[in-house]
Amino acid sequence: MDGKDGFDLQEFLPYLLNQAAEEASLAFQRHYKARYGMLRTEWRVLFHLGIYGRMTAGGIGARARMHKTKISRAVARLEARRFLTRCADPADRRREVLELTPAGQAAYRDLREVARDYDAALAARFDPEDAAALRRMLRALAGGDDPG
Amino acid sequence: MDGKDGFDLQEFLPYLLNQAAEEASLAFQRHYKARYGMLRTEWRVLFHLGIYGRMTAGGIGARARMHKTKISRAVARLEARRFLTRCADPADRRREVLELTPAGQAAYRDLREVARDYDAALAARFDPEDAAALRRMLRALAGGDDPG
DNA sequence: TGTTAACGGTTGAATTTGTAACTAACAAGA
DNA sequence: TCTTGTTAGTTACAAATTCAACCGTTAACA
Repeated sequence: MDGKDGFDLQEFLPYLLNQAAEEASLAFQRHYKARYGMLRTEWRVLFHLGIYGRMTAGGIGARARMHKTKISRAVARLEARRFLTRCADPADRRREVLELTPAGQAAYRDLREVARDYDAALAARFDPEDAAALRRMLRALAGGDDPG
Repeated sequence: MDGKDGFDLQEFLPYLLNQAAEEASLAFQRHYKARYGMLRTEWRVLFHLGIYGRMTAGGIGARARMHKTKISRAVARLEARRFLTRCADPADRRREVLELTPAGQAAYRDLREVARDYDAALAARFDPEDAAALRRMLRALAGGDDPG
């Protein structure tokens, strides 16, 4: 399906990655949007806190590579919905330690199961070793080593 | 690096796909943004017309899975920069056939070479058969068969 | 024909994101 | 102490995207 000039957009990795990412995100989005009215930035923050426990906004940003304004707004919305609490760090009062409330933890656990099922469904489209190779290559493309 | 509860966000395919797509897009964006001040929607339209020749906005939308308002605005901007012309289809005056101007074709050919180089650089990170498998899996994940 | 529905595309308002400037708190050196 | 610089986070404003309503044209069909 390449064009008359021999360049095939459907094979161009950045394009292909975007199409695949959008498709995969959309299906998952239906869940967190329908159940909790969340945005993409919000479930990311929720998952970071659910997985790693107490973290600061900066810590989430470093791990998720999200700009701090996105996180600031996502945190504000999650706080308004009583999904998390903020607590100034007494050792450095610039920092705010974030933590999920019980309601936030419940939402996280719920969505985590959805995520597990969905991820399994996606991976099941391929041979196990292919799926593993896919994850490995995506990690390589995502670049920047884990800042943990 | 998974959390205390055993869910590893860094392995979750929708998340991983987004991280990889964002990273790959960003590097390519630097080129079309710096050289032509284009947005993502604009280079996509440009490439579709460069590759497939004359197309309508609807045709591009079907192929690229972009919403028609995005295309409408991208086309308007590309037209303002004299990169394409519109021409009402006499057989159906609702439709507008789009076509690159010589300037648009030059921009396309320029960016096409950048894209080729960049794609090759990305693929070179993996064994050839792995890169091919990656593309195949991404196509599968992108779903929706080519509406050509 | 006349009426109604569907299609291709545009526009305006609301939402979301990006960019830059900003506040407040800490840190280092004179 | 008094700068000066840096970091954590917020806010204001501009740019981009989404959503819904819209216009003109074509199709379906009584």
